[in-house]
Amino acid sequence: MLSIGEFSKICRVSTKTLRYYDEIGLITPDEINAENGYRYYSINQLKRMLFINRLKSYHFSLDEIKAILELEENHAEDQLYSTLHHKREQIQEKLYALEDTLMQLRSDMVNLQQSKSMLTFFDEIDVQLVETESITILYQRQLLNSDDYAAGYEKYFSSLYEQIATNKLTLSGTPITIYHSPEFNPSGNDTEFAIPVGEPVQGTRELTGELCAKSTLKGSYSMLTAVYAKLREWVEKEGYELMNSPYEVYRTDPTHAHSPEDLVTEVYFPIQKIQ
Amino acid sequence: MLSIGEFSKICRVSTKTLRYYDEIGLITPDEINAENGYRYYSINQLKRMLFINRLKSYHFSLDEIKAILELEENHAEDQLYSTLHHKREQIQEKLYALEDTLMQLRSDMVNLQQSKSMLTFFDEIDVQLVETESITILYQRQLLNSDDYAAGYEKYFSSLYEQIATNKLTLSGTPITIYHSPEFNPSGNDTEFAIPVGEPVQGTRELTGELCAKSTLKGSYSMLTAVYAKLREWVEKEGYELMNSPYEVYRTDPTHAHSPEDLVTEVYFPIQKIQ
DNA sequence: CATTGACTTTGCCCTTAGGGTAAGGTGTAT
DNA sequence: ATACACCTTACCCTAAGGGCAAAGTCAATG
Repeated sequence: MLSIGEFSKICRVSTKTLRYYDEIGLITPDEINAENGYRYYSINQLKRMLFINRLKSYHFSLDEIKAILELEENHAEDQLYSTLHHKREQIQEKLYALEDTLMQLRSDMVNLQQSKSMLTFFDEIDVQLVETESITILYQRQLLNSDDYAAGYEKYFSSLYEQIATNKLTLSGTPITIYHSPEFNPSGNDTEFAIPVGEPVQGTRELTGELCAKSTLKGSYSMLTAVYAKLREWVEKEGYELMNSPYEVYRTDPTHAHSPEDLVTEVYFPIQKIQ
Repeated sequence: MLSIGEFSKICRVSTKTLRYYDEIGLITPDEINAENGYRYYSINQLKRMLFINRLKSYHFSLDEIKAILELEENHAEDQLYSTLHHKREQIQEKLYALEDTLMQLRSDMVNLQQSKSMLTFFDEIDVQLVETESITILYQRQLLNSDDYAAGYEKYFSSLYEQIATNKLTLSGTPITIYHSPEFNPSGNDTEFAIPVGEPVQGTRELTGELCAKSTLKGSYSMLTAVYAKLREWVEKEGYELMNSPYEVYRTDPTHAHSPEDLVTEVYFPIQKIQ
């Protein structure tokens, strides 16, 4: 039997952590002295602790680890496998995101070296006044939170494409999302996914043509908020007001993994002069 | 002037977050109505908010962001640049770590598919009983916390190498670290960095030859804790006890960036039969 | 046997970056 | 005037422990 200090030393885990894990039931000492409450771990618990550490290194939360340990005990190998598979994809995504971040950081540093401001890109966003044409769109409107945006896009757009295929509609444009939420809310935004079609059938509506402020974004979506801000600023400065929900038109298909620099997105703000 | 809701909508930042940022002084509304406490943001604050969001995307903490914003106001461009540079290196490291994690995860999944346990590697660690020879080591003993291990290794070993060069000592082995801390402690461990040399001069000591349990680890250091655990287990099962601080001998130079699979590390536990 | 110092226990507060909810006060459009 | 959307502060919650304090306990030494 090993005292908590010895066990801590062997596993390279602090005693504080061991007490915490005991508290949440992740790994409880094989024996607890009833008189003084001293914790004693058996040498066999080493493996469990190592396993926990390994899972931690895979960025599982302690709750997840607890669940996995139960899977292990029940010899549910395939569930374990699929859990790992899922986590692997998450890590892969994190990795891509990090690479993207790194690219942007680099480009900001280049700007800075040329003694431009880091916010140069903001001033370089171009706003145009355009008059859009009415189009017919097949749509699906949904409340969705910011976490499943990426997943949501895929899901809803593919559902729409499916409808188009089964109903033999004519595709007449690239995907659009319309943001109806009046305020950004992390727990859920009222979002409409739409695809322009040729035929006004059930499930479609008119996206009416109107006066719009329009910006075109070339590159990663991380700049989108800047584009929105720019448009707002422009609208205010030019004496217009927003009349309708803003929307985005994806000129390049975001579901097909182009490299982010190739993405082209148009942002429209339906506006009107203030009297 | 924009109400908090409008500003929130434009920046895609929740009102909650805006109030929090106001509280910690990151971005305070240009105007606060004295009667009702309503916050009003000017359109010019948009840029600051965008900048904050950008820095957040670079994984700066809010405290760091606050400092950076002050740098910006003082036009300390070069300090800003070096801050970004530092963060870039951190992200780069994170990225490498994530890649390593991914590799390990993949290898665990392969094991699992061959219906081996994920802890197979633990059982496959080989322990040998060896009698070491006494050697003379040039050493430096330090308390250092787990975060600067990597940095510490480089620093202390290069300092030792420097001593060897200036004093014209004979190099007679590969680097060694000796772990004196009786317990793993996240805030600091008593670690000795050493390099075997030919001459017993000032700053050297004898690493006495003795009976040791020894394991050789081929591959990434993330397995080290498992090796330690294995050795402990072996020592206990075979009826030995640890007599002295364990140490690691780096057969391949860790400072030169080999790919992790090429690393070879020997771990020694000085032991003695229990009477 | 007594003492010392190392070890262990519990308990409480602190961390990041906000989210959730409640209770109550405002603003504006009908 | 009323309804409803919007705003305010206040309080509690998160994950994974770290830090510190007060008090009890163990093993080795004198």
